[in-house]
Amino acid sequence: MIRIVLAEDQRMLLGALAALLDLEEDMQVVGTASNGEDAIKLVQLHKPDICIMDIEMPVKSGLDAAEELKGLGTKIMILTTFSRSGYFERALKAGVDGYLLKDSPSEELATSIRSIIAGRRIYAAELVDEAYGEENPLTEREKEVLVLIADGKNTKEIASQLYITTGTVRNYISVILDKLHVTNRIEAIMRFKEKGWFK
Amino acid sequence: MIRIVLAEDQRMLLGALAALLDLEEDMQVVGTASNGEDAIKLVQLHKPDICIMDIEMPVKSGLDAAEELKGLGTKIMILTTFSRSGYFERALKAGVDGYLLKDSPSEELATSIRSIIAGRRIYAAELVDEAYGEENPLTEREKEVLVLIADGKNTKEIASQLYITTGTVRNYISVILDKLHVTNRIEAIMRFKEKGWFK
DNA sequence: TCGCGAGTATGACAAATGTCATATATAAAT
DNA sequence: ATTTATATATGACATTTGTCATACTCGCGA
Repeated sequence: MIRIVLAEDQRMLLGALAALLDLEEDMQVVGTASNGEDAIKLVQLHKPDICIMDIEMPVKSGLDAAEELKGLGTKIMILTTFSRSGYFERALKAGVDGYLLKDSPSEELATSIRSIIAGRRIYAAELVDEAYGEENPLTEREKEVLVLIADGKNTKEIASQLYITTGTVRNYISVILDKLHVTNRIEAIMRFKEKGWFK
Repeated sequence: MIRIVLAEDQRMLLGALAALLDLEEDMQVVGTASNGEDAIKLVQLHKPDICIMDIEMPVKSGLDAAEELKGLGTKIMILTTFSRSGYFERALKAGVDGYLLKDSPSEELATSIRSIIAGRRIYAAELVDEAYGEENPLTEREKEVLVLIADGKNTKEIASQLYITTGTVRNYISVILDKLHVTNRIEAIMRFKEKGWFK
């Protein structure tokens, strides 16, 4: 019997997935969580065979949780909407055993789980292709600036928050626009988001 | 027996919900679609008791589909992530019989379906409160401009696309910022999105 | 230790953005 | 018929944003 812990912040999906997996006679959902923090506790408590996690969850993200749970016997599988390569790379580094997209047909879930339990690693094909495709070209400081821009802050606010001059901030932005091949702040935010480079 | 058509573009959720509902002895999923167009066809074909739809789907949105399906005997229930009041208001106008959030626990789904079949209307409580809370204060023209801004376009591009001068575009933006109580384009986009006023 | 590249920082300058006063058209209210 | 309100449109002006040349530091390899 494959013992499973599920972590997913969208309650409807959480419940529906639990129902779906419980239908399989070789599987049993032993715990469900709706944030990364609770997921960690449940895994430590129940020592399931596998933990299936979303990425974007409150309190602690699925990737954070995956990194913390590395080393325990429990296999980790990420189940998320995002085909952002940034997330996928980080998941690989965290040593997750599977990465499936919520766009995949539901039948694939049980199949993938069995494969992972059998020792294989399952990654959504769409991701493997584009994976190490593009590195985030921004430096730490530049990222810091872009995050503040995306937060709606203007140059002056950013400058005072980072204790640098407005000239410097504007220069960083200029470099950011250049590196991302765009021409204004709004496009920079769009591009950075679509690449999955935020956070 | 309650006959159900499901429409949801996220395959995993679509399959899981079907499994969940098929577990109820008084319910039967007679068709599933992953876009609004197919959902309409399935409803016309099967004449189910109720059709449960997501909003953001390819080809045709759930709200578009709901508007087209008005009048047929089939009850319509929206099941979506978005608690945006804009969506909710449009759904009410389309005469949907239920509006549930994906954040709600999965048990509520079957319960809500039975209530709707019994003739009641079920709306997520969170929404009813904030519903007619705020009207979108922008005029058509202003919305048009803001959509282009959110698309990353600059003043000159917007001006030439709308056949007005850059001065006019900048004035619209100034009015938009004022109406939304923000001070730059990026904040305007954020605010408009969080209110669910796009589209 | 010299040079090279990368990251950080600045200010001068040019271009884009935001503000404001103003004008016209149109529809509703008096 | 006249006032009032609203949407649309424009240009002058001030501020903010984006570009570019430049400078300093640090670590790395020659």
